Amino acid sequence: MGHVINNSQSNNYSMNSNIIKLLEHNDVKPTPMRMLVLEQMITQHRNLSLTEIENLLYPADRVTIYRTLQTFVKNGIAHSIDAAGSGSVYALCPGGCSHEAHKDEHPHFVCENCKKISCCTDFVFSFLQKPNTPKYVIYKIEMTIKGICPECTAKQ
Amino acid sequence: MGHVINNSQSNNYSMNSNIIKLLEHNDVKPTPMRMLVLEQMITQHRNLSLTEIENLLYPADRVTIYRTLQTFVKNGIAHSIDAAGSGSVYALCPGGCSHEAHKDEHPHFVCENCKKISCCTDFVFSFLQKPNTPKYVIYKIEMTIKGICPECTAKQ
DNA sequence: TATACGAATGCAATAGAATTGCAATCATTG
DNA sequence: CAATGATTGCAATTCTATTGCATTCGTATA
Repeated sequence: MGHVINNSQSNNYSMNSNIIKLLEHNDVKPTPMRMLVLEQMITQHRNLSLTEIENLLYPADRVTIYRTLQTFVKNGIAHSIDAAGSGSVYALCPGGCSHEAHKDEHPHFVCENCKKISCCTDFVFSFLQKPNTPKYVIYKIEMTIKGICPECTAKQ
Repeated sequence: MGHVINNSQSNNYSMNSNIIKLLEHNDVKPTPMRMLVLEQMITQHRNLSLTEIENLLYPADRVTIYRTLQTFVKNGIAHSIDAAGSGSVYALCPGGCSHEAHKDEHPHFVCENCKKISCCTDFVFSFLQKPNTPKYVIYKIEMTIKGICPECTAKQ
């Protein structure tokens, strides 16, 4: 998918340039709203919920952000993570995310204290046995670990 | 209230007797409402959502069922399954479920067609590596597989 | 037996996320 | 410039989860 994002020292020019490239690569027209949402997802370095993005972009309209995220998911720019009982967050698709079935099959850790949802690729799961009956059609797999994150543990 | 539904082959006497035992064994007073909810969970042979139980027990009060289920969870009779983005269902705890931390760490399959949530113990997961940093405090793990179940696949 | 108290229940209401409908605006093309 | 489709903003709805409160029920006790 070839998006190269420089979210540290980059100036606005190259940042916007990268954002536009990423959108156009995925057949999404780079409108101001979409660029703003994508910029937040890139610069915040973490999974964001609709409400978090809404707050970051206040007073932008919530429903517009909602539909923008739907567009991102549909076009393979982001995927949504349904953290069991803890709402949804959105994450940028990694480069290798295939356009049709972009998945994110590592567990996610939901901190019940700070509510943040982080990817924990270091918690390695594996299928001993992928479902072998052809009758189950699998769209998506969600793995959610709930507890207290290291940051919150440290503060207590 | 007081409609007692017997949809299994057992007679009411032994069924009720077992239900009362199960409740009392877990320090829950066997009230009519609690017996009805528990009876449904036993006889339906599947995970039930609050709404499903509400419909089965119509016109019983939804909030009462809600609080009954909370009591069951608190007292180790049932556990709740948060199926990522697909609502919650309740399942009876197996015998070995420890009272304090009754868990249900096998994947659950959510059919996006019929919406039913079933346990799939035959889809074997394993931790290659349980999180080895002591800083993560883990309360609960949810694994949700979304797709189309064999029944719905067969109908299409 | 009458009373008192806590548990359980039923109803009303709220909170919050997800979702839809629709009208106004914007961008592009003929 | 007009027409068309995409995008946006606002209002409103739906659905689940949750709380508050008054009433009822069950039981222990005066």
